[in-house]
Amino acid sequence: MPHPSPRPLKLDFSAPSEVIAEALIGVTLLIDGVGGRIVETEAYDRDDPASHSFGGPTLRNAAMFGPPGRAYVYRSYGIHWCLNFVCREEGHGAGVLIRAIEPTAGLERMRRRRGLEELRLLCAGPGRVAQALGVDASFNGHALDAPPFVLLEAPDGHPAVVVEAGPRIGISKAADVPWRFGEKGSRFLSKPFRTAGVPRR
DNA sequence: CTAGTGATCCGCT
DNA sequence: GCGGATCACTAGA
Repeated sequence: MPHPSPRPLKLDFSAPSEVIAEALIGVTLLIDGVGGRIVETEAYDRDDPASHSFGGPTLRNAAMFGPPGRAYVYRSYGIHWCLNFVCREEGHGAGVLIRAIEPTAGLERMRRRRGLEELRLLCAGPGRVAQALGVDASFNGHALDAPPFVLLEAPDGHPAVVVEAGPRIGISKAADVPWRFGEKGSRFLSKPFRTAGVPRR
C-alpha cells in the first residue's frame, strides 16, 4: 500500500467541550474537499459567561442546544461567519469554536475565496477559516458526519501532536479560563500562545 | 513584533 | 442604543 488510507474520526461529541476542543487538534477537517488540519480551537459551555449559550436558548444559538456532532454557525461583528462543533447532550448548550487550520487541501479554492495568496493567513482565525472553507449560515445545524463535511484522524505513523492551552481570545468575560487549545509551534495559529502554554500531549 | 481603529449587522438592554 | 467568540490596515518599537 503506497498510501495510508484516511481514517474517519471516532470522537464522541457528547463529551465536555474542553475535552473535544483538545482532541480536535491535529484532526483534518474538509468541507467539499477543502480544508486541512485543525491547529487551534476554543471551548464554550452553558455555565460560561463568555458563551453564546450562557443566557439560555434563543433563535441565534438554537443549534448549540441541538444534538451534538453538528455545526453551530454564527455571524461575528456583523461581518464574519464562525464555525463551531456542538458538544454534550442535546439541550446542554456547549460547543467548540474552530479558530485555525493548517491548509492542506483545496488551496486554490481557499485562496480564491479569501482573495489572498499567503498560506499562513488563509485559515488563521475563525472568520478566516469560515471564509476559506465556504461556511455560511446555510451550514448551521448541519451534521458533521455527513457530506460535505469530512473529519479524519491523523494518518497512522503521523508524529504525535503536542497541544498547548491558554486563555481564550477576544472575550471580556471569564477571560482567565484556559480553554483555548493549539498545536505547539504551529505557524498557522491566529496568535501565538505567549504565556508559556501548558503542554498537553 | 504589538497596539490602535474602522467596518458592519444582529440580538439584547 | 450598545457591544460583540473578528479582520485588515496603519503606525511605531
